Amino acid sequence: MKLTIKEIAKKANVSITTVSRVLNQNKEGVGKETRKRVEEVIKEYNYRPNAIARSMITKNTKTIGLVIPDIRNPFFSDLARAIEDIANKMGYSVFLCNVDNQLKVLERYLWLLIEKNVDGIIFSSSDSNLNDGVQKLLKKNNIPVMFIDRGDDDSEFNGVFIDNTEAGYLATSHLIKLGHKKIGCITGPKTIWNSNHRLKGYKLAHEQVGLKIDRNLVREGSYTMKGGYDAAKVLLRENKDITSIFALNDLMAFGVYQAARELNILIPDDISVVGFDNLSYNQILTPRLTTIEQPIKKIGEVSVEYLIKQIEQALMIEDSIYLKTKLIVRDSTRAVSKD
Amino acid sequence: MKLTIKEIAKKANVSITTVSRVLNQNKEGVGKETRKRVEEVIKEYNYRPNAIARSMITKNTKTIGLVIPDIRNPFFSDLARAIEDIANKMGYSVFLCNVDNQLKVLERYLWLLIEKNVDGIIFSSSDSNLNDGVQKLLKKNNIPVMFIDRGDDDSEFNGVFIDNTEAGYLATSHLIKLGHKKIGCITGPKTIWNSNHRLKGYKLAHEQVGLKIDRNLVREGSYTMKGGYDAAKVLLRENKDITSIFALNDLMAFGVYQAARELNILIPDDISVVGFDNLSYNQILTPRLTTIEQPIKKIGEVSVEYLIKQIEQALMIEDSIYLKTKLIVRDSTRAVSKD
DNA sequence: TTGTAAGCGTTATCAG
DNA sequence: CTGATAACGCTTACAA
Repeated sequence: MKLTIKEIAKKANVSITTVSRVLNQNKEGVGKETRKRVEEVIKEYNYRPNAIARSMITKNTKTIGLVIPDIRNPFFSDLARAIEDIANKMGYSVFLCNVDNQLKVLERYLWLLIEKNVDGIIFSSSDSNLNDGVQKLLKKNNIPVMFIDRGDDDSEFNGVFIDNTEAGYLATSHLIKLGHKKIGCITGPKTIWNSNHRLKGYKLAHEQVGLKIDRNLVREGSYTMKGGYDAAKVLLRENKDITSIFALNDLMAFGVYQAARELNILIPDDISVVGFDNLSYNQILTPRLTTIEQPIKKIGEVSVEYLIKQIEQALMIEDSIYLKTKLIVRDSTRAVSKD
Repeated sequence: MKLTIKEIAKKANVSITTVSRVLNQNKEGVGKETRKRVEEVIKEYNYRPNAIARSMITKNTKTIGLVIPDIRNPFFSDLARAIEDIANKMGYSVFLCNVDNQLKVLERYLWLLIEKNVDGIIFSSSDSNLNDGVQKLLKKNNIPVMFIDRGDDDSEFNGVFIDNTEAGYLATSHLIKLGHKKIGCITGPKTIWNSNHRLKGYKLAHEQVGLKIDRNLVREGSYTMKGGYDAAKVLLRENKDITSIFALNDLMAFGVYQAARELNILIPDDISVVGFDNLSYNQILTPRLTTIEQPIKKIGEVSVEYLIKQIEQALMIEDSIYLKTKLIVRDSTRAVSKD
């Protein structure tokens, strides 16, 4: 059915070794005449070597696994695109794995990736709940892994992240400088590392200026539009004196916009809003959202580069890499009116 | 390094054949005692068979390729998620391939997928320009393919789509019924099948009521937010009497919103807008967008099911499948004021 | 420069 | 019920 190296060899009147040689080495080892003949046959029959068979002996599949919570989250689709692009450029294909932060699903996928002999894994779903078993599994199977976006304070694996605490601090300070004293905060799930760190930054900014943190102003929002919406509704309803909200990702900020609209609360007149991520869909928001910009593309690229370094040169990175974030001030925040 | 069937066999004091048997057949062929012993060893050492080696002989990889223009487009990330979910449920992994409608990239990927011996391909990037070569390539390599979303009028391959003409007709008729006579249309790239069909529906609706189509009211918009924005700017500037715009996807409708905002044109007071796709991000649009709903999840599921049927039972579907769409009327359209 | 042959980790065939 | 052994399509010593 499908052409094999054997048949090509026969057609070119050489051994399969010779065919293999012209397939793999570009320079030496094959006579000029022979090479030409073989190349012609290959071209004529449009022969492609079977990567599976090759993997059997080379022990690498030129394949990596990408494990994320959900590709529909634009943060992750941006990330996936960057990762896929650079991986492909470096000769790797990527398996997409959506795991939704579900341990069962995650484990299933990990086993699958191990069975399929991926050369490495880029991993962004570390929920502190499920991290432990997963890390052991990965470690035991001795498979290169890069964590991204969502890490773990005491992980043995490295990755590429941003300084979430700093970024959370930055965003909150911006609001404080504008005179806000009642700053709501909508967090991601409590089990997610980066949410906790962003919240830490929020607290730090308060402490630094001696502002007390009102427990009622902090609500969990699940990192989804709906979660942001629900949390904002409660926040706005139960805290009449609230003047601003810091949503720990843009998706939830979208939800805040929806809630505000329904409650006839104006942004930024009645309430200031800060997001986190700087997703491209922010463009359609009115007013334009003040947010923290993450270098998503860069995170993807760097993680793949280091993963492949790890794979091909057995070169581990010493420490995790932290990329820079930036506060982007737009129209959703303004100084609190003094009255 | 990694455990093999051979070592498991030795540890359990049986032949590799026996191990293979307990690995694959759940019922018969192995004695109760033996089976138990083997299973224990497998469990103890956490052994997983090497899928690559298995593929060598079974001739299937339990892997499919997903070829799309860009995962960052929320339409495609929704689709990808649905496809990945159901594929995984059916035991398949998916390779993500972003091809951006670029022939060179597409061909590279196709070769890669062929080399990696994917069992089938789900394909959504058929640009009429590049279709021909691709189809031959696929045909020659005798690999099951399902087209989705973007088809081709004279393709030999089948797929799962929607009736774009009908949907375009539906949307346009809605506007016409509201009294609109100057209806702008922002299309996707001219080479894309579904855009052409949606436009056909737009024209049909006009013809049916004897409305002339003003050539200036139709502009190409590249299916992106930016494309919609640019086209809307021109459309709104050059046609002072325009009362509505039909954007052939939601992403471009987002752009229309932006353009309108900048030009201080109110939706729906000054201009009605209809989109296409019903993306979940529509929720953050003010006013809420009237649009055509596509059964994205269903498209993904059906395509995978049929692809796998094709793979496992060599069962080709006779004809392409067309799923139902629905017009969802929200707040971005209103009757044209008579003055 | 070229070819022979071993082997990668499985499954499948065929005996026992 | 169990086990040798031959594939699968390639790469890689090692020989010629």
